[in-house]
Amino acid sequence: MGKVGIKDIAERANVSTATVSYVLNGTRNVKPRTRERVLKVIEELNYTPNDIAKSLKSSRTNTIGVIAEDVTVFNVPEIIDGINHYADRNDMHILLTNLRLHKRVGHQYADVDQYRKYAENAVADLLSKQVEGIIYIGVHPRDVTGLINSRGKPIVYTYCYTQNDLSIQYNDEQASFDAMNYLIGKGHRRIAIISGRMDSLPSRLRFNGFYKAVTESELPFDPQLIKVGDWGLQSGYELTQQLLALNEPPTAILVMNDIMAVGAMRAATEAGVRIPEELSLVGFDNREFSDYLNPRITTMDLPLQQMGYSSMEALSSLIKGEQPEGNYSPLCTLIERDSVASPGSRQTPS
Amino acid sequence: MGKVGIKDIAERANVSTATVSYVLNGTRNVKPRTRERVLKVIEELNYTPNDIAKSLKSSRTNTIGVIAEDVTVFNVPEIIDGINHYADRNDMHILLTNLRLHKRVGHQYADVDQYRKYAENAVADLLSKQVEGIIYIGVHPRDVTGLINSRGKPIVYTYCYTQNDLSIQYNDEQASFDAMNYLIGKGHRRIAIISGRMDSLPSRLRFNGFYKAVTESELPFDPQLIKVGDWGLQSGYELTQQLLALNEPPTAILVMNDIMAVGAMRAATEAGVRIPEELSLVGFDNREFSDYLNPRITTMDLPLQQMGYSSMEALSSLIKGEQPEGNYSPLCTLIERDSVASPGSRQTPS
DNA sequence: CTGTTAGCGCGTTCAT
DNA sequence: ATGAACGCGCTAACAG
Repeated sequence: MGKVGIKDIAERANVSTATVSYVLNGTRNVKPRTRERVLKVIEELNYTPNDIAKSLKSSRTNTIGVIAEDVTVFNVPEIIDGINHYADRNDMHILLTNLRLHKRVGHQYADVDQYRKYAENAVADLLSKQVEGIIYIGVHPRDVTGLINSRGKPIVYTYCYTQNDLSIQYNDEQASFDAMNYLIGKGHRRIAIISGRMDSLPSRLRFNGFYKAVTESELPFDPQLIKVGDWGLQSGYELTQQLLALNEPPTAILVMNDIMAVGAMRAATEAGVRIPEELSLVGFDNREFSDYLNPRITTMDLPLQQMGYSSMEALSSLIKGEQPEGNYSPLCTLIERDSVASPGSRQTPS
Repeated sequence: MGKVGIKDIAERANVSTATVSYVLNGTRNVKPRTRERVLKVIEELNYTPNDIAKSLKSSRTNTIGVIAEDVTVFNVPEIIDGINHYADRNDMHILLTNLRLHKRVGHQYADVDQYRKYAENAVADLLSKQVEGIIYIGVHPRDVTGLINSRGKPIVYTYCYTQNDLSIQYNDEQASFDAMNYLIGKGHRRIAIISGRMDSLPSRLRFNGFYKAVTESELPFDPQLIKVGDWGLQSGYELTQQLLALNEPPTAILVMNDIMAVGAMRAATEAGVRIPEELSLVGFDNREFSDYLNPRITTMDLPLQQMGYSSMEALSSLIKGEQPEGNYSPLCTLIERDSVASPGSRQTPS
């Protein structure tokens, strides 16, 4: 049972290979009788088409390359899932490359030169494999201009961006603006913010949203309510302690990720400040664990699936030579859980 | 700038395409002078090899197919990471297919017929693409015999198994045995267990480990200490309440996943039972959140990375026609954190 | 309209 | 170091 090919079929069915090809692809009319005969032989011989040979001639592979900086980072699987969803519907295939950035260079991803070589290799391999386009998934939104030269092949970035190419990134500013308005709608006016590191774009954009909400709703602007963390649990913990020690502490805190929110919860608990009765908390990222904490954290969910899907949509347009169009800045969604209440409220009547 | 091919190089360097090929692959000696000339032209023309054409002739693609039942399930990314690690070192490539099982059929994965069609399509596509082997990653360890016909291509299963093919699965029994001995070493003798659903193999294997430890250490065997949950938070919560209501409650509980352990913690907290002073808890899975809870959960870490890596090792052997050998039942590792103490201990001296 | 013949795509490799 | 056949399926040109 050596590989059965189109010519084996042809022979056994007493037709030419051309006819078999026409039957297989419906490229031309074939008399029903012959057609049936061919199909039967295909069945009998258990023929499996060889896309490699096909691709060589057609110079189409229906395959795109996905380069993920690190698949083990929480946001990546959902993005890949979105990519797969589109790929599935459009009969495309995914060649996955995992740069394993965290395992290789730790969190030093700010220094592009540390891993340029990995990225270049990945692209070279993918191009050799004749992918029709590339999607690059970052580990953290940042400018990766100059990291990759896709040699004219279409490329779309997501969860990061470049100055020259298309990138799909959720709307950070709107997200924190929405979160603030939710808090304001609950009656809060002294709202603190614990941001991530300020050298990160999401931090700045989310701060913009915060500031815009403060301004539009004419909240008292108090610099003491602005804290800059480093995304880590400990920083959320310490900064919350500082906020609680203020003469006039905030009634709510917008925390720029769920991990720091855990730290914030811990600080509050230790200080005997009850959440949400005495302090409300909104997190960011909708990490899985935020649903398991006590209280469950109200947080902004990132449209990861959609980012993957949109990336593929855009890439497909690019491959077809069309102008990509669509919503390339999908919105985050607030997940209401149990860490927010109106200020001064009591869940249990006294 | 149309695609530059081997013949463009040949022409520009005044050699035959054969020579270029020999230079490119080092398949044969080429006079250094010619060699240099060819290399220079390759550089100038920015030549990108075409692996498709190469594969057609060599009938080797250096590509394997990975079918994941659902990439968004917590264990999968690490497994894929392990696969990538091996692939990277051995210059292999990954064609990723995501069945998206949870999104398509929910948690009905027990009924294989629900998604046989998806799996079959995936395999057919992969075979057409001429992958040299397949790795199948399940969402939950179970028998998937008959789901897939790989038509003679090597296939390795992980995080699930079949009766006929090789599968890589961590050692469940040993894991719970180890966890028990850890607890016993801390001085516990009344140890309860909250298992997952009993129609799941891991549940049974882990129960075996529990039972073996009870027997070997001659612990009192009390059926009241055996509770069967359903992997969900709520069941961990309720079963722990039952355990705490016993006349003689356990001093420690082995919980078969971290999610139920969260429920257990919650029940203990509400009952005013302090962890770990009055009740010790060991979880399973080392989910990310188990490090963020308070107290942090001591839990068994699954060797996911290694499962991916070993799967690739085994598959590679199979592809080469060798007999695969190696450790195909890697061990779990206990992650000591803060949810276990000796019974009757006090962290704070009274 | 149906079926066949033969050349092609791109790189590899054997015989010269 | 080279010419040419080859891998496998597609498709233009041609024949009946």
